[in-house]
Amino acid sequence: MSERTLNEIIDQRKEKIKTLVADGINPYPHKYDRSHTVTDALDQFDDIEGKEGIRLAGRLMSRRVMGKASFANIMDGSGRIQLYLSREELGVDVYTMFKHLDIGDFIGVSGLLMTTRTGEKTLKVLELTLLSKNIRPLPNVKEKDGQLFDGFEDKEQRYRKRYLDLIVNPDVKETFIKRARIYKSIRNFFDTHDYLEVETPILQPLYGGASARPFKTHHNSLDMELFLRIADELYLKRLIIGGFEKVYEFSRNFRNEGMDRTHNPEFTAIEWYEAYVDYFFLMDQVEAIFKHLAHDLGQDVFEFNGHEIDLTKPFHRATMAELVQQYAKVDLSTADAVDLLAVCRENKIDAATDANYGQLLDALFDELVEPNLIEPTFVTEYPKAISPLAKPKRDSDGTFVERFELFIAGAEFANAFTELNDPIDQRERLEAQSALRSAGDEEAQTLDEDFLQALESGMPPTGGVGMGLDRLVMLLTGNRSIRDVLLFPQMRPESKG
RNA sequence: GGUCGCGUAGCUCAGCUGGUAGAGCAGUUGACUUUUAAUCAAUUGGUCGCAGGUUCGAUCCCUGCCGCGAUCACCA
Repeated sequence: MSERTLNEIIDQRKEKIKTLVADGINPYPHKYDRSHTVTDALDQFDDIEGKEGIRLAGRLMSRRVMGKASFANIMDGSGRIQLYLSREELGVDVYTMFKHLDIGDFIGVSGLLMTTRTGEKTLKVLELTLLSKNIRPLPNVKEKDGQLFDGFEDKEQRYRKRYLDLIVNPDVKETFIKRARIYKSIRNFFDTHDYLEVETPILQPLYGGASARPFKTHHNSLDMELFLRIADELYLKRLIIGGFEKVYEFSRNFRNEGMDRTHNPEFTAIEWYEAYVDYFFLMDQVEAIFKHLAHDLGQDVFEFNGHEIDLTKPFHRATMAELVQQYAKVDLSTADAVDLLAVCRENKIDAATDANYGQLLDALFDELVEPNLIEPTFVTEYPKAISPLAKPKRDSDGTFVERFELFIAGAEFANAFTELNDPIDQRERLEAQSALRSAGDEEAQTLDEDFLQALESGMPPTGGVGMGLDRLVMLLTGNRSIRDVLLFPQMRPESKG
């Protein structure tokens, strides 16, 4: 649409390139030696003010031409600085070339730092080099005192052309810098606790470790179907079996499900496993990681989903049954599946007539409890029926397993269990899942014979946690959409109607 | 997938109860040696998301489609 107009501008700029080349100017030179980044130069201003030979480079972001003198701003990866250019200092040819530059061009500038009449630290330019000519106009954003005018705000365009979003919307850059700091902080936590960072297959012959529909692909040489992993759990357990006692992996997972504000087809989770520990240990550890993150980010309180969350306060703990009893107002000491189904119906909660006790309890929890869990809360003791990889609760009748999920602001942040290491029990449970699949439940887990054989070789008592990283970044950066914390979120292809 | 909303110049937006479009910035040309959303003057630029329908006439009303957003459903 309106390609013609845009093409006119592009054609004009291509003409400019021809003119430059005719004048002996290379519009795309190979390098430029900087003496400072913009921010370094500004930080060291007092020491280097007035010295010649300060060499900066960056993208031209604005320009104010006043006859024989001009001001401009360039931006590099560290920040922005104002330039002062005069015909007298630069000479007619270079000054004229400057006047014909476009916003979006990269330039190298050499000169000296000075302060303007209005007190702004500025580079007086003595030499100017074109570093890369822009031919496609950038979104036109004006900026004053950090405030943006006429911004680049179309969400669709921002996601599709993230590079433009990053150029003109500084807070977007901040989000992804923070994301990297969060990763670094988590790595640091595990590395200092003697965990081994590992990589396991993304292409898997069978998918497991979670309940979700997979993406399928095909390997030509082997002529076999492969799946993109939905989780790395079963491979990390194989490593525990193999003798690594503490492992973690940042796992890009792929789930062939719906997309919305909190779901992207590919997302990142971190999973970690440690031999000889149980879920009580893991709860303390997860809480420690959140406090470690808050410390590293230098922030205690985070605003998320309209709530203020203080991560330094102790996290709550309650069993799923206690919470359902409290919020659904049902006496679980006497209630059976029939009673729970009745409560579901009373609350207009969708539940299959043949759903079992565990599934019904989970349904009630999802609907009536989850949205109320604002303060960080560990929910413990999940029904075995919905936890095929978790170990039954010790000293109990086996209805519940040793599992917890962490909820903050009504959203789930971590899922962990004392891992099931009884190979006979595990086989039975996966066979039951397999039966559910045969009955049409596409999200029931697969029976991974190789994994079961691994378990039969013996896995020590083990605790494991999975934590969604994207959601964590949303919490810690105050973003309400997963697309705002993914550099390149999945989008539908653009088409012309 | 359901419901609601949105889609007009490169960007941000106007456009009345239907009469085939405007502004600011960006671009182009000119003026200007301390500006900073620079200013001043002139000027280029549009298949109004796409396709149908109603109408003498549609950016506007109707239907379908495409894309985005919100929400619900689904989703360890």
